[in-house]
Amino acid sequence: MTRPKAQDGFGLAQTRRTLPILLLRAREAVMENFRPLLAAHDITEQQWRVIRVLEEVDQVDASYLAEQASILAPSLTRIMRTLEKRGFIQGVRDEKDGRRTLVHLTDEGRAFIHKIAPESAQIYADIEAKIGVDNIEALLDQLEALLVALDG
Amino acid sequence: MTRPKAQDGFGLAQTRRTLPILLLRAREAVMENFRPLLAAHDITEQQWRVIRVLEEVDQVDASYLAEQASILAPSLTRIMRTLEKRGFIQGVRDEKDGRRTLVHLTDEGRAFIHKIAPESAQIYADIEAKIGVDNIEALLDQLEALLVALDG
DNA sequence: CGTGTTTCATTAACATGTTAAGCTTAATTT
DNA sequence: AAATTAAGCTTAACATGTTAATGAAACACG
Repeated sequence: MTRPKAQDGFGLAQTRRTLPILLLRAREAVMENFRPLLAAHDITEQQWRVIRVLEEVDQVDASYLAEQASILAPSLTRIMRTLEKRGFIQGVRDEKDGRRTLVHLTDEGRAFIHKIAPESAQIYADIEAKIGVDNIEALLDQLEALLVALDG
Repeated sequence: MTRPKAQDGFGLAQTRRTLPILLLRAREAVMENFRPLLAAHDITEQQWRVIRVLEEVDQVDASYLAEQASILAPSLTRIMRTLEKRGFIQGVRDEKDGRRTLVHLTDEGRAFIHKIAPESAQIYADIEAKIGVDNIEALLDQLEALLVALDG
């Protein structure tokens, strides 16, 4: 065994080297780079995720949107209210299925995301430069493998 | 290039394959396994992190505790209030530095964590079995490397 | 010694996470 | 078709995330 397993006396791994903590910290470290940009444009991380997903898919129902943006339904309800007030998105009742809400980006919303996209892409490029594109790709592959192993 | 970079027309990567989203989803997938246990004992994920850190270090000031548990100071203030009401922790003013609060686990808190530890360890072992210990170790290494690359 | 600055913690205000309950509309059953 | 069940979304209630402001204690230093 190349690396002894850091544990205390009763079976729990040291918190500093566990999946939950390290996944949380890694995400924090990444997001820290985006926060100034998002704050400068008065938008939250979750709101940004929502409009980015909408930019990719045109029009979708709220459930699919929530799933893609990794946001729970109750949160999405509130976020959509905020984004709709701001004029970035619009939700319309599905004619074919009265339970569903179809959501799409407005022109204003599309303009907003296109305005910010270059800076966001640049920040991501800087992160790639610091970590190394190959390392990131390997990491993304492993994360996807983890998802398959745990969900499937 | 072995894998084409999935992008839209204006520089942003597809949200489904980005660090922020995949780190978030991976963490979700992992935590889902612990939620039933935590709920059964009426404790939140963050509260659990706090008492686990305390179990490892005996007595520390609130700032260090917050850092170790990856919880922001304002959240920790509220969490400590909850855990103190429940009798699991105790906070005392530092005599040498009146600004600091020293926190330690009570006997009851220690008993609580030792009661739950075996189940928690078993859940983590099940996750290791599904993903593979070697894969997890590799992933943890990469996450730590990412933290070094972004923080340092 | 006193003033200005920094540090630690709390409070405030708003956004989101999380679970459970409720409401409306579809689909299913009989 | 009426009753039942399921699906999609919203509300409610509480916990935490997040930033800014505040208060108190320690520090720096002229």
